[in-house]
Amino acid sequence: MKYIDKLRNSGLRPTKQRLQICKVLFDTEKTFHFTINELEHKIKEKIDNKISLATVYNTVHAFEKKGYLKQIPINSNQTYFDTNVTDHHHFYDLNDQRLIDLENSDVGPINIKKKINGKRIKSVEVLVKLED
Amino acid sequence: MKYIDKLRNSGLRPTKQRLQICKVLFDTEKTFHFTINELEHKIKEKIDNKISLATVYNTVHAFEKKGYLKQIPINSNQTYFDTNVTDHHHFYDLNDQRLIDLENSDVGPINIKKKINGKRIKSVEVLVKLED
DNA sequence: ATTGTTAGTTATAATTATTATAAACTAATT
DNA sequence: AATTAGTTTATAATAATTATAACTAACAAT
Repeated sequence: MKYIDKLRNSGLRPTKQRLQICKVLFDTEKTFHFTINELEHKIKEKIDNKISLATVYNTVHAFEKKGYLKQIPINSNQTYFDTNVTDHHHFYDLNDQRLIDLENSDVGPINIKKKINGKRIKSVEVLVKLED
Repeated sequence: MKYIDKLRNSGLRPTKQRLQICKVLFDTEKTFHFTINELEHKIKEKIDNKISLATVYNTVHAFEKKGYLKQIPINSNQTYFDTNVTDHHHFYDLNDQRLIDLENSDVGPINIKKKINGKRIKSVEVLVKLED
């Protein structure tokens, strides 16, 4: 019942749908990237009942707000999310339209020298575009 | 007639619309960021005749393909472009939804240690998210 | 200059991801 | 058990982008 506690602790009611989506997102060996579309298909494969598309959107956004998911900054017609919420970066293969993780250690420290008054850095993300 | 040559040299016919869009995009002191929407308004202000929205899309994409514009990788409902096509990075102010240039010298060298077989690096872009 | 060909422009329709709405439902609280 | 506040759901609305097809302009060759 780890997801029940996880949700309760962040002020989200542990509904049947959210728990099922948790299983699809977080009961995996490896973290992964997805679009809402892809997640919907994965849910259909793994779950018997139907979950409304609106609920998938709502849940993904709720989880993102709570820090259980991260949006990946990339220009695509669809929004990409990542179940890996640790500080890391991405390759984006322009030919295959595929995202590949880049560990922090694969990039080395990034030192942002410029400061903006009254603002603090929330995240530093590197996108490395690849081509053949 | 610098834009006529520029377009001809890259295999694009120097049409009236493209030349006018060139003026709006490149006849400026500083480089800038824009969405198609914002560009449309800028064109309306500066140009007497009307340019169709489809043409604005077509032209921006043609210029991007030729390397005269760059897409900025960011998650937004609208696609952001940059007239600064040199290698550089961005702050994104989450509160004001504003993009700010980060010169390469403000970030320092980025060393990508991981290699992907058969692929070469086309670009390395850093997005620094800011909040209050 | 005129003509034929190709590329570009245009208005509009189609597409598609995402968000809004409002009713029905469910989990937590009294 | 009744109340409430939060969630889910189907569906409609929105909005950015792309496709279509008719028209027009640029260019090359005569």
